[in-house]
Formats: sequence, structure tokens, C-alpha cells
Amino acid sequence: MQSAPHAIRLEPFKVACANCNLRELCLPVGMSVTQMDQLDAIVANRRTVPRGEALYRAGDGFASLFAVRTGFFKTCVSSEDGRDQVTGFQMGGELLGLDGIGTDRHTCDAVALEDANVCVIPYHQLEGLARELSDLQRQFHRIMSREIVRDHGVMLLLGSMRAEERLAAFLLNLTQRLRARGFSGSSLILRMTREEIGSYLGLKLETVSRAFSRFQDDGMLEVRQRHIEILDAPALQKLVNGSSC
Amino acid sequence: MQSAPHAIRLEPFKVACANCNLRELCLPVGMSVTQMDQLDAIVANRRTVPRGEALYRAGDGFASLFAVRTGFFKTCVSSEDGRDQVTGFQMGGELLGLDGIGTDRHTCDAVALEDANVCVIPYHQLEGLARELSDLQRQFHRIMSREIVRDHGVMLLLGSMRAEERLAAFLLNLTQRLRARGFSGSSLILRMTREEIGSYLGLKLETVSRAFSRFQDDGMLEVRQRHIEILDAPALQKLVNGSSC
DNA sequence: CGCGAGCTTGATGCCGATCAATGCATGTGG
DNA sequence: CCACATGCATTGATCGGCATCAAGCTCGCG
Repeated sequence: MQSAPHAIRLEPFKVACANCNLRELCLPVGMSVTQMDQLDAIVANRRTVPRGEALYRAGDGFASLFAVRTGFFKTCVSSEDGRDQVTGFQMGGELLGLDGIGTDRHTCDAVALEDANVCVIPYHQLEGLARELSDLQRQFHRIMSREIVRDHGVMLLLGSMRAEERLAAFLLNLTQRLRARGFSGSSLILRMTREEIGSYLGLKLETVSRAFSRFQDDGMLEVRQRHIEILDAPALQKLVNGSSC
Repeated sequence: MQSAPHAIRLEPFKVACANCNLRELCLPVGMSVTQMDQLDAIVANRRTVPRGEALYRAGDGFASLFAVRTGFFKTCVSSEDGRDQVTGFQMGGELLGLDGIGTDRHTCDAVALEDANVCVIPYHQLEGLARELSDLQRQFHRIMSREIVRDHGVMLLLGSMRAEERLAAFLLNLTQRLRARGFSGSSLILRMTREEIGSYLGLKLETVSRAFSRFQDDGMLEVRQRHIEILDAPALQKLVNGSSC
């Protein structure tokens, strides 16, 4: 999310899982080098996705999962009548496509918010390998389970938090994930618009903008367009939790 | 019956997966009889949960998944400051406990809304068996994926629907699942309170009650306490979708 | 430079929360 | 059996937070 993606558009050579700096956040967690080599053997392909384009769309046939190597994605579902809901933002090391396993079709769109590069993981082969490597199986199950738990957290947010609490929770979640990837966590550049944030949080873009302004007035943030400086993380944290009354 | 030493209220006899009337909605989907026998071997235990009691609670260690045989559950997460969110309602054939895989601890409470009976599926053994039986592996992955997709649908509901639309969607979802289990689908008894429905839908109980009343006034439902008669399902469906304007 | 996408800010209105009273079913003990 | 308590549901009155509508503003870019 932080780096300038325009230096190299296409990886000319393959980076093995064992050499990938995201391996501690991705599928290979807990695997030995020889196991990673086996995983590498099925993750033969890369794919670049230019900013604004879809990695897949709802209705597309499902064949592979994708691991984000560089770049930033959003996933969104939409109902018949055109209502739209962003269901998540994905960064390096996170898996995309889990929604497709259940019905062999994708049920949401995955759109790159900046030029991106993903590892293509043919699902059928992954299943086969997971039957041989219990470490891989375990990690895969953990990732799915954590996605479910994350979704439950979003439900809590959407069902019972107020606008500013939602935005605070969102920012803290983002910074935490960035910190896990070696970024500062107090200074970040949003890859998504106010409208996309609003869709994720169940708010209108004006409300998101107002909340940003209010946080700035209260000295918790410095906001310059999409560049956010977190000045008082504990205050944000307090908003998310015990702010009532 | 298993000679369980600590058997408080165990089923007097075991019903094999192959004979269970829920097998087409549960883990054994797509498995042969001999495969189901192998599954039976690890699903040796049953557990009864009286109404109002928890099958597990957030923070409990995770060891097993549970398949609902009879009865009705809710799952709910809560934040530090006591906010509470119902994340789902589970009925016969549905799995409980998937949230625990990611961290080896449960992250939500599962509470029986009526006296219930569940199959205990030791997770470690399930993993082992899934490595042998690709059909089991596939179905397990499908169930997890569908849970993720379901959660995305709830996010859409919470993020972008209005009160009556949410309740309509909720009722239609319930009736559809009941129909899949051989019930009429037009007449149902709610197992949960207005408050629990409200928590699930991100509404207050008064709002839920008012929406029920309004549906009744409009001739779409007949509401007598928890007994609901669906008089005009298409009208409900229309509310969920293209009601805008 | 002028255009347009995205962002900010203000004014107003509505949906659902909140507060409060009543109704209704079930259960308990006198 | 009734009196009473309790939990849940309904309904009304009022209030507040966020949506909506409507201008401007900022910045990148052709």
C-alpha cells in the first residue's frame, strides 16, 4: 500500500514462496522449505491487475485463489437492485477468491485499487497438496476461519457502532495490518475513495468526510486528502471501545 | 450408545450419518456410504444443550466443531464495552464452531434458543480424515466458503438496507432454510426474541416490532407473538429487491 | 488554463433510536 | 384459584444522527 508501484510493472522472474517477504502472512505460514517448494510448484503463475480493473467478478467461474503480492484490492458484493457493498480491502499476503469455493462461481468482484500483482493458486491443485501437507491444510483452514471471524467483526461494527466509531475502528485495523507489513502505522495513504470507505462502513461519503474533519479538529488525525497522519491512536482506540457517554 | 463415563444426557442410541435425515445438508454431502462410516467413526459423541445455555463461549478453547441435529442456536460476538451482535442463527444440519479454527479459541458464543442436540466433531480428527477423503475435504471447504458468502450478504443487509427490507430479507432467508428441511415455509414459529432479531439486523427491538406490525397491516404477514404466517411472500421479496422509489 | 473526479462543508429532513406506558402470556406462591 | 411477578411484545411521543440535497473547493491532468 505504501510503496510506489510504478517502478516495475511486471515481475520478470518468479519469486519463490521461500524467498517472498510476505510468506509469514500468507499461505506458507508454518511450512518447511521443502514444503514451500511443493507449494511453489503449483503456484506457477503470476498475474498483474492494473488499477481499476477486476481480478474477477461476481458470476465468473471459480478455478483459483489469489494471493496479493503487491497492490491493494477491494471486494464488493451487489444485490439485484444495484445496491453495492464493499466487503473488504486486501493487501499483501492476503488471499482473494475464497468466496468462490462454495458454488464454483465467484460471488463478489475483486477490484485493484492500485496496480497489483497476485500469485495464482489453482484451487484443485491446492486441495490435492493440502491432503499431503497437513501444515498447509492447517494454515488454509486458519485463513478461512479468520476471514469468518473478521466478517463477524464487521457485522458488529455495522450493527452497533456509530459513524465515528466505525471510522476509528477502520483506521486502527488498517494501521495494524500495515504495521504487520513493516510500515510505520502512524502515517498512511488511503488507496480508496471516501465513497468506498463509506460503502465498507455502511455510511455515506459525506459522513465519512465529516468524521475525518472532526477527528482532525479534535487533534487525533491530520488529514490531507488521502494522506492520513495518526496523531493520537489511543484516542481512536478509546472511541472504538468505551466511549459510551 | 458409547460408554461415556461423564454421560450426563447422551443420546441413548447413535444415529449414523448414513441414516441421518440431515445428511444432505451437512458434512456428508457427496460422500459414499463407506466414507460416511469413516466419518461416523470420529463423530462418536453427541451433546445436548438445554435452552438458554451455551454450547461454547468466546474465549473457550477450540477442539471440536458441532453439527446441529435438533434445536436452534444463535451465535453472538461482543466487544469489550459490552456491545453485542448476533452473527447468525443455526438450525439442523448447520455447523457451529468454525470461528475457533483460526486461533484455537472460540471468538463468539453459541447459545441454544431451544433444547438442542449436536454431533461433536473432533476437529483434529476431521482434519486427518479430510486428508484421506477428498469428498469430505471438498464439502468442508464449501461449507466454510458459504459461511463467508453468507456473512457478506449480512454485511450488504446491514450496510445498505432499511429496517423493513432487513426484516423481509431475514424472514425469507428463514423460510427458505426451513423449506430445505421439509417445513412448509409459509408458517413458522420464531425461536428468537424481537431483541435477538434486532441485534442480528442492526435494529432495536421496537423497530422490529413496528416492522412486523406494518407487514401485518399491509396484509403480508399474520403475526401472533412468535407465530408468523406468510401471506404474501412475493411482496416481501419485492421489498428486498427493487422497492426503491 | 479549464475540466472533472473526488473531497469538504452547510442546510434540511427523515428514519430509526430512545423513553415511556400498556398489553399479554407464563409461571409461582399464598 | 387468584394475586402478583416476570419476561416479552406492542404502541405512542419525542429526539438525534445520519442521509440527502446543494454549493464550493482542491488537485491532477489533458
